[in-house]
Amino acid sequence: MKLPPLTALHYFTSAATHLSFSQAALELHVSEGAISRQMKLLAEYYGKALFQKSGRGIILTSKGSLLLSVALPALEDVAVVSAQLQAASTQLTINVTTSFAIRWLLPKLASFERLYPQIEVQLQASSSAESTRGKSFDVQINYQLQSSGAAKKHRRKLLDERLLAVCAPSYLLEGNIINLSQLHSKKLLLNELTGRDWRLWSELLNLTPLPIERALKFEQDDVAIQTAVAGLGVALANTAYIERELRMGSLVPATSQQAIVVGAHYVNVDPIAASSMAVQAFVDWLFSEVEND
Amino acid sequence: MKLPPLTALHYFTSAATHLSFSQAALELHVSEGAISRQMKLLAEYYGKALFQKSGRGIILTSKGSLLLSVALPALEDVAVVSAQLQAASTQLTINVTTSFAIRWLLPKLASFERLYPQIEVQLQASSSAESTRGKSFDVQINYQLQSSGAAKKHRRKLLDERLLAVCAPSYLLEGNIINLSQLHSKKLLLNELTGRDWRLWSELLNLTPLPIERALKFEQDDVAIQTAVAGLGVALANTAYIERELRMGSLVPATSQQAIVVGAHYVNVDPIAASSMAVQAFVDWLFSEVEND
DNA sequence: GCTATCTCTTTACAAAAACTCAAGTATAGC
DNA sequence: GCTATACTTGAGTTTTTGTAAAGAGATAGC
Repeated sequence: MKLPPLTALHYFTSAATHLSFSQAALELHVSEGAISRQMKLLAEYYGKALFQKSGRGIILTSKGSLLLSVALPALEDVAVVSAQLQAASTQLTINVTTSFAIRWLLPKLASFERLYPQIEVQLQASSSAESTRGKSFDVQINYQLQSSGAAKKHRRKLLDERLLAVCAPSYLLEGNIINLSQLHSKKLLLNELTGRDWRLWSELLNLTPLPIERALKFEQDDVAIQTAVAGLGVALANTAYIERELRMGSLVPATSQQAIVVGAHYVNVDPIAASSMAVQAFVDWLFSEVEND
Repeated sequence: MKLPPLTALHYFTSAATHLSFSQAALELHVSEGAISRQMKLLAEYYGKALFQKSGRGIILTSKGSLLLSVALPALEDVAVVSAQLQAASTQLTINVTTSFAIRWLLPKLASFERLYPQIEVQLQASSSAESTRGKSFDVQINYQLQSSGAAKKHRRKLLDERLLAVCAPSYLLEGNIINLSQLHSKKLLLNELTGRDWRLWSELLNLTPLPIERALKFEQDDVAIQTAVAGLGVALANTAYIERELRMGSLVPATSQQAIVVGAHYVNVDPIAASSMAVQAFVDWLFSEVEND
């Protein structure tokens, strides 16, 4: 299938329907010269004049009308489905870590669905990278330690991971916060089997190694947090995950140490999906939720 | 009318019908990478994947098939008229000087029409530039003094203007050719009212001015040549115009001076018409005729 | 299970196409 | 003749597109 220069053909349909290069230039947001050049290109491609000067303006030659009669409906058809394809962005696939889903996204997601009832959200919460292998998501939110580099087009920092040692008020002896050196004697609640967060946190504070092996270990932040609320020990939690508990007093800072930034959650948008309305709406909503916090 | 990137759409129809980027690359004579990039571009334009990997190959997504179902027929329609427009090159408009037409082109034109009976030649012979003002011709052959520059794409030298002083054999006294210094006493035949050629010629030879005012003046080369054949004087003719007469002996060199190049005939092809089959055939024929001389 | 192979993707760079501004040409109407 | 309108063209710049080569994912055959 041999096709003429298609951009030239597009310009041609505009110039031919207006019978004016300058009008076409206006419509297509390019200079008059651009139209003139493309029309010349097309005429040379065919070896025939498509337009003819008529006084001040132009008229179509017979070849020109023949071409227009086919090219215009053809391109209009394309424009119609194109518009459909661009508009039909009602599905949205999202991948996040389980903890982020439970403690942050799910509680807020109802507000998004209220705003955009027509968008069908498919959420996959996964703790490991394995379960997402081979699959592709419009939006993915993941956690990374180092805040590497500036925000890129398809990767933006959503919120910092600010770790704070917390416990139930009842866990504090006579309401006194725990001295950092006393932490060794407390029951630590691990939100990861490896105790990575506690280890990282204590290293950043230059504490002597904490008794990780004696801690209670959970697979998810949520369970560790619930256990802390129950007054069974000290958890190290992302402040963004325990906003409500802090506000309501069911959790309080266990020590005088303020929250430490150890990493961040990043939003990754699939470049293919980036121009979709649904994706843009969701990402905008995400960041507005962060701002409202 | 908002259209997607049309080249990408073209590549898409090929990739989608073959369900293979590499096949499409072969068909379109570009690299695989080019296809891949254009397909990515198109997917990002729509915000949706058009293809999906399926094992070793690819399959269309639902969006992809929708797009293909419209884009393919649309582009095929365009391809069909395009082919029609390119093929329909049966008309050919030519503009030449009257003398060139009478003495060179017309006698040979029959051979062209025998070769390409389907091509409809419209010849306009004009002596002045005024009659061609505002009109456009596929091919124009004109005369110019200085051979300025090399052959350009749309302007090629057809043949040199080689001026030779000739007369009928009977005009020579006792068969002796005329000495250049004796030309003053001969009857000169001017092929232009101004006598420009004789003047130019005598200047190039450093002759004392010739008695232009006593000469017989004609408007066209042809008449001057016919008059020379009739034995009424000495004409200065383009050798290409009097080939037959020289061969048959009805005209002979009047002096010992060989033909002098004073200019040339150039073929100008309208850039718009240059790609037309008819124009290409005609120009090729023109140059082959020159070579045969 | 390992390797060879097929196919799409990506990166860095090169080539080509398209665009713009501004000056140029042509026509129409006062 | 002068001015306003429109298309054209030249020169330079920007943008797009293409290429080559290395890479990554997946299958098929040994």
